[in-house]
Amino acid sequence: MKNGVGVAINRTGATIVDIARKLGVSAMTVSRALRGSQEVSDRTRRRVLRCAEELGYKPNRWARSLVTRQTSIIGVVVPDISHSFFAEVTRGLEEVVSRAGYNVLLCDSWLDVEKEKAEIEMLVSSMVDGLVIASEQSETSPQVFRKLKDSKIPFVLIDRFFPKQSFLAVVVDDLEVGRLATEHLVELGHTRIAHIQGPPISPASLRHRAYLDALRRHQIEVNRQWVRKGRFDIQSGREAMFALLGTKPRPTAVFAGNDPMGIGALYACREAGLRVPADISVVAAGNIEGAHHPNPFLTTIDWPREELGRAAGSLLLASIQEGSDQATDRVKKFAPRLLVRQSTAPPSA
Amino acid sequence: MKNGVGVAINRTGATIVDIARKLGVSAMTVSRALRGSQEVSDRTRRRVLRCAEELGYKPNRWARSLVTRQTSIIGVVVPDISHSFFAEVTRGLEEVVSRAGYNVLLCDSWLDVEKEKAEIEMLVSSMVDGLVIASEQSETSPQVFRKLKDSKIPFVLIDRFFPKQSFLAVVVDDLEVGRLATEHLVELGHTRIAHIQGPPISPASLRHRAYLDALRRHQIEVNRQWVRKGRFDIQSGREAMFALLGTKPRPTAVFAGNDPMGIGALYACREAGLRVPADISVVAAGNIEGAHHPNPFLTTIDWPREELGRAAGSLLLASIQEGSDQATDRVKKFAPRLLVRQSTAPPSA
DNA sequence: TTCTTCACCGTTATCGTTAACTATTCAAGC
DNA sequence: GCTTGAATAGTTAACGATAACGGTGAAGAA
Repeated sequence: MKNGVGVAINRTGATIVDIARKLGVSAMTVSRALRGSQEVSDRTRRRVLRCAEELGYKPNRWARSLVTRQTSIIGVVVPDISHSFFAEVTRGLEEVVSRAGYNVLLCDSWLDVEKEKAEIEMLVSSMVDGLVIASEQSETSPQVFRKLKDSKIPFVLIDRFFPKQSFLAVVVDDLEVGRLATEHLVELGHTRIAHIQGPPISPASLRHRAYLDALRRHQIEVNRQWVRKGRFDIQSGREAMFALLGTKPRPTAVFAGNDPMGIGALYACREAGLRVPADISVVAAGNIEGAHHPNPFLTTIDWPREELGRAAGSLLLASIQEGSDQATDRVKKFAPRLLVRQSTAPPSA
Repeated sequence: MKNGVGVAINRTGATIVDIARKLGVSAMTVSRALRGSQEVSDRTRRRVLRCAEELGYKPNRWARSLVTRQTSIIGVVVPDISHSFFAEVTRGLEEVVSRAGYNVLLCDSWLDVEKEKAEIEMLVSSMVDGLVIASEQSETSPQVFRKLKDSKIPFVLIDRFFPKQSFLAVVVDDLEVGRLATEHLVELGHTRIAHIQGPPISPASLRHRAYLDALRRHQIEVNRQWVRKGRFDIQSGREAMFALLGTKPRPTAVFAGNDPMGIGALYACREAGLRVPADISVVAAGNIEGAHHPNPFLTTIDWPREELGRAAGSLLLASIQEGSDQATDRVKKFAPRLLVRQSTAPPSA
């Protein structure tokens, strides 16, 4: 009879029926009282609340989900949670949605497009109330997201922009990223400026476009030899840099599409016996942990990451409340800023 | 009538009853067929499977949970998912459990003990099938976990060790961390060896203990002035280092309890005009991203992080299958290794 | 023939909760 | 006294699935 009193952690706890029986009322009344409905008297509500407390009652969220068709769960799909960008975005997101009573079901797609697709379908069939997707899908497929839109589950994309599609999204202003980086080099006096481009996803493409735009705007020669492709990792940045060092004339400055490639570029320079920034300047983008103290400190472009996650959360919550079809066109764009450190300087001579 | 055919993504899809009606069988038969029970004829099973396919049927996992009392969800609680250690552990964990058909419900406690407790309770009352907890709880409370154990939900602790408690856990061998770091300095010839200790959680305590043990084993003076407390962040490492530099005689080498504090120590040395490693050696622990290229590259202790997560997943899955009470005493310990880089050298003169 | 057994499938109840409707009470208004 | 209508509470039927048990028919054993 002293069962359950004071037990906060309890798997198969009391149900509303238990409370109802003990109080001699119906389960419906208990349900109403617990949800704070106006249709129960204050006296009854107090009795129910007190009894629930005594029995250590915790509502069964799945039973509730079954009938309300809401789960209070937000599905999150990222290509790699161990990447600081996604980890920080996820953190900001979790902060916002958990405050609103939602939980995060996390899926790591391991950069695998098939796994990503399976995870999205799983989340949909799990009836999550909303989705946040940092997709690894490159140019292939707005169609996946169009299909998702048909399911009427609100979703927000992270850092992917599909022209002509009206998806909710939170993105970095990547044109501005490219502009800031390139113009920083231009302002230092460089005219032979190379670019290490990332894989075919929107951030990389936009940064590349802004690089070209900036050069043209300043009437600086665009040399196709000075654009090399990388895969957003250190190794490919190193390789691309070696390729650039083999061109002649060789560039005096490089804009690397992200920090790992920038670090790879620094490695290549060191191996080639070049001093940074005396012989060559390097600017990258991302401000990853560790870019504070490479040798030399990498000049880079920064943007708020947890803030992106928080914005994604807010956007999603708003979309959930408004009932799916409203606000269906909003893209929240975040401004990057330049962090001048030690890997850039005016050209020598 | 052509409703649903070929629609892969669909929130309110067909139910087993729909399939049953269409085929003129009972819902039970459909349920059995879909689960691959032996109690249906091959012919019926094929018809059901085919029809399910056509209707784009996806089982409602919450309805199933309600009756099976299993959710296929693993709850994960970390103090800070944006910290690379927890992010990588989570990744390894997700890999293992998702392969077994489980999903990860992620909670970030934001280093807040109260939030952490609330999250654990929420997860328990959500009837997750298992829990993985990287607790921020310091010396306060094995009791939280004892209570959790009463709930019969299997759980695994990450990198926290409670002496005399039999919890499942996956830990770094922190005594070995402390030993490797300290003996590395001893072997270089140092005798004036300081330690920047972390907050009162088991990794920090164990590293500290191993530091003391190693000194005694080598008959090296233990100077209480040379042990300072930090908070596992850069700033506190910097402050602790300044304090150490103020002692006399002053130490020729420092073992920082983790990498951020080690980086803080490097900053302090630079500000004090000391050269590392010429004037003073620094070894840390953690091998965080960015410790590859501080200036100078930080000598540190490394351990496998995703591997820890995978081990936690395996341990948890095993515990779930065995039915809670088995294997209730296992702690899986991972060996660290020394990464000698550029911040340590023999003492000068 | 009759009984047993097995393969297959259906019925009913249940998991814990809420939606939608139905009752009851009591006070106000005619 | 009768109607009206809040306020409060109860009843019934879902939500979508599975557990437990019951039934049926055919093959084989007695």
